[in-house]
Amino acid sequence: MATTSALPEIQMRILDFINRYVEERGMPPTIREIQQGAGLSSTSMVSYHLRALEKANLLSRYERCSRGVILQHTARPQSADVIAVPIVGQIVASKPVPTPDADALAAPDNVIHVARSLVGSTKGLYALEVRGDSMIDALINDGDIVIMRKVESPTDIKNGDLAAVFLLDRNESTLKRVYREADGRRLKLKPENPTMKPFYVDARQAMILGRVECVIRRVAQ
Amino acid sequence: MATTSALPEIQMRILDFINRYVEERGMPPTIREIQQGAGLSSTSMVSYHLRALEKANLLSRYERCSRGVILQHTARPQSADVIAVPIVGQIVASKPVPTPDADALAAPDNVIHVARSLVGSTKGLYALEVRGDSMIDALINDGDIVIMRKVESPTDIKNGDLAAVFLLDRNESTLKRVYREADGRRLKLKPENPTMKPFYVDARQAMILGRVECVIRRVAQ
DNA sequence: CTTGACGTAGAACGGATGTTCGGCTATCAT
DNA sequence: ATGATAGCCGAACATCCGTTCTACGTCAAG
Repeated sequence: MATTSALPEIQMRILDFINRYVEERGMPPTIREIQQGAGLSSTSMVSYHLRALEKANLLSRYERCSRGVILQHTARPQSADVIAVPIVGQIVASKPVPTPDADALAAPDNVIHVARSLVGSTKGLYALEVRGDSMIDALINDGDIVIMRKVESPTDIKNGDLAAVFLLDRNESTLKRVYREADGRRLKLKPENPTMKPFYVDARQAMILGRVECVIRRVAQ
Repeated sequence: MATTSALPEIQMRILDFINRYVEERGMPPTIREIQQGAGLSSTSMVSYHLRALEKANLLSRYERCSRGVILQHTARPQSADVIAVPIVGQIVASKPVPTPDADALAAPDNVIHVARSLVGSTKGLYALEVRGDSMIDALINDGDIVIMRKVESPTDIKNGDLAAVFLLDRNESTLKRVYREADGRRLKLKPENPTMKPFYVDARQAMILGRVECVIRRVAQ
């Protein structure tokens, strides 16, 4: 039967590694690269399993040929794509963090491209440019790009998420890790900088405006 | 000029041969196969023209890598704008920043995908994962991914570049902006955190190990 | 003519690479 | 027990391969 004999886990790994390698580098790997990448202990093991995989018709080989391992199926459903995230505004401490409205998303005159693998779903994604040094305590620099995901309801934010928070009483925006206290009346806001102490705010005085998914800093050159 | 200079006929043949070869065999040819297939008289000729083609941005090469000739338009058929950067190690303060050797690049079991628009050329790119809080003063957190570019010679680093520096006298690694003093004997190292003062080191006591191109922080979710 | 840039040849070097072989362990039917 | 089979490991080997170096030739600019 064709399908019954389960492929040994190690051979799965080999197949998977070759797949990834070809995808990423545009050419097949060498025996030794397979050895390392798939966690084999010696090249003879690779030879051994490659023979088995060839017999199982899962790949073909050019004998005595470097990088002569060709996968039988070139199919590669995983879409490693680029997402264009609109930069809808800037974060400054003194104003609420902008959230994207229809207009902003409709006319993204400025976008940042990120690999889909970095952010997963595109749903509700937008980006903000940080202005000023006010986010230093979140280890975010002037000029950094923060990739955010829209928060529809407060429950979208889980304990420990890094979120953009506007503090009504102080009239300032900040990026902090958010933890709900047990009584639900206070929020603990924890700076990213581990040398700084967390502090507490009244939950009604804090507006959570979005979750931070990713920070990207392009170093000036 | 970009478009005007006509490609020498021989380089056309090389390109054409590589195209056909990849099409038919599913992997790039070796230098010697190109030599025969495109009718070159020696391997050094192939080397020579390949260099020219690479400069013309018509193909890219993995150096010292068998069959390491990748046509630019074949390289990533679906995701031409995503680059897979191998994560070759970790930065810790107490050790020199790793630089990619052949082995590390050969086994990219761990990569980070970035949009090409973020980093420009792929040449010499590699990534490191930051371990520990030692890079806090460069506004880089535990777990951040730093995308680096290999430094072949110290002159690759220009004043103001953010670089990975290993301080021999203190036996520690750090990320700082590097400025050469006029007399060439000292380096000014400037932390990213604007609240911190720059300091000076003997140029001979500082090994520059790579330039930081980009910092990526995936916020835990 | 000289010079320098460009293209060409041939050969050699050092490292990478696929292959093979002897030996090892464990499982299992004989 | 015994042998067979499958899986595994390490080392060695002959070859392959990318690179580099020297030398030669051509041709246009100075």
